[in-house]
Amino acid sequence: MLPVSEIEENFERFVNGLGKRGIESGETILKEVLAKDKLRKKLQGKLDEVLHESNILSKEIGKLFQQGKKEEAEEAKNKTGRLKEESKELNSELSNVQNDLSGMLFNIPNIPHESVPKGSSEEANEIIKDFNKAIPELKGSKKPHWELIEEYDIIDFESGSKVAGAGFPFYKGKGARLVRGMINYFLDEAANAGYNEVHPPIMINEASGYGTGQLPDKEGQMYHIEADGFYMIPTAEVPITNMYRDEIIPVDKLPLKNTGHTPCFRREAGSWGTHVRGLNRLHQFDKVEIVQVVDPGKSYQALDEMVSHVETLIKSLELPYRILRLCAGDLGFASALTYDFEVYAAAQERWLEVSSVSNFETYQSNRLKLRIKNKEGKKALAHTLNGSALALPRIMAALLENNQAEGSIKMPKVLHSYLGFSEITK
RNA sequence: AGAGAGGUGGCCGAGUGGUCGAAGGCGCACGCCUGGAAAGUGUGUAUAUCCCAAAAGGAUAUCAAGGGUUCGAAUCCCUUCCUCUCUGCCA
Repeated sequence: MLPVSEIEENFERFVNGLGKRGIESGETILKEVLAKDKLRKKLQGKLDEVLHESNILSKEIGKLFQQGKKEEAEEAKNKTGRLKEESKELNSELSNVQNDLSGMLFNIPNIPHESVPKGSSEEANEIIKDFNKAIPELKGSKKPHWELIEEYDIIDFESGSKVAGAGFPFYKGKGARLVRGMINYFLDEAANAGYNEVHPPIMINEASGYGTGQLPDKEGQMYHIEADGFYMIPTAEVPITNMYRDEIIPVDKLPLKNTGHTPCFRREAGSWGTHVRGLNRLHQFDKVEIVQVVDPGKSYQALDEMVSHVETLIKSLELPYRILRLCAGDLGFASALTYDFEVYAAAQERWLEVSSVSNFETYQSNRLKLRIKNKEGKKALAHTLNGSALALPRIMAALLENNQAEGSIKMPKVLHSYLGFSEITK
C-alpha cells in the first residue's frame, strides 16, 4: 500500500510509476486518493471538535452530581443529545471515507524502481546475466523429465491425482530423497548466509493475506478454507513476513533475516496448458524462502546480497542459469524491483523460472504496520524483501534432464552427502 | 469439543461507573551523587490520527477486537478472538 503522504509529496513520480506499469489512469486515481484523504482529514477534525465539546460537558455533569446539584446536572444532560447525534453521523461518515480510501489504496500496485525496464510482457524483461556454463547439448538420451521420472520411478502423478488431484504428485524413493536432500541443503546454505531458520504455519488468516499483498489482488490463486477463514500459503513469504505485523523493531535488531521451508499451494486457475507438463507447474510444491526486514536505506544492498546468495546456490548445482530484471508489466503487484532466476532444462529446451527475488520497499510494511525505531526514537516504515532459495520442482526437472545418460542420472556433487547417493539408476 | 479462570503500557501489576492514558514496581534514557562503579536520588519514558510551516503545544481515539447501555466505560451487557487450568479427543 502506498503511503498517502508520499503520494502528495511526489505526485509526478507516482503517476509516472503507475504509467510504467501500463496504468494510464494513474493521475486520475491518485487525485481521487488525495481528495478522499483531504475529506478524511476534514471529517476527523470536525469529529474531534464535537467529541471534545461533549467530553467537557460530561466532566461538568460529573462535578455537578458530586456537588449534589442535581437539577443543574439534568439540565446539562439535555445539551448532550445534539452532540451525540452529530458525532454519530460524523463517525459513520468518517468510517465510510476511510473504507473507501483503503479500498482504493489496496488496489494500487507498488511503484517500480527506476531501474525497472518499461514493457508489458516477458519479452521486455532484461537479461542481466547468463550462463553458468554452456547450454548442454544432449546426445543419446534426450528425454523430458516427465518421461525420466516414469522410467526411473521417482515421481508418481497418477497416485497423486487419485489421492488429491492433478498437480499433487507423490515423490518416491530416490525422488523423495532428492526433495528432502535439497530442502536440507538449501536450508543449511541459508543458515550459513546468516538466516535464522523458522518453520511457519502453512495456513494463514485473512489479515496476513492483506499484509503481504496477496489479498485482495490474488484472491483466486489461494486455496481457501471457508469453514475457518484460512488460506493455504502460496509461499512462505506470507507467514514469515507477517510474523512482524504491527511491530516496531529497534534499529539495532536489524536486519531481520529469516529462512524457512514450506510446501506452497497455488490454484493456478486458468494457467494450464501443454507447456506446463510434469514438474513445470504444480498445485503443491516445496520451496525454501529467504526473507529480510531492513532499514529503508539499506534495502537495495540487501537485495544484491540475496541475489548473490541465490546465484551461488544455482551455480553450486552446476545448472546453466540466467538472471532477469523484470519489466514493469511483469512485476508483481507489491514489488518495486524483482530479479528472476531461470535455469535451462536441456530436453525441453526451455528456461524455467526457479527463483524470484524482490524488494517491496515500504509497500508491504505500510500494510503490515511494520516499523523501525532509530536511536532517537523516530519511527519509519521498514523495507521488506524476499526471495526463493530455491523452489524445488523445476530445479529437479533441470537436474534430471541435463544430467541424464544411458541408464543413470548424475547428481551434482554438493548434493551427494545430502542424498546418500551420487546418481539415480533404474 | 465441554467446564472454569483470565487478556491493562517494553515487562510485572493495581484499578468494579466520573477528575484514569491509567497507581506502584521493574526495565530503559538523561542528570545529581562517586576517584570510578554499585547503591542512593531526581526527571523523563506508549501508539495512531487531526490542528500547527516546523518545533513547542493542543485535540481525539486506544486498557485483546468489534458492537451496546450511559451525560460519562479499563470498570456494566452482547459477540468474536486469544491464553491458562481441568475433562474429552487425538499425533
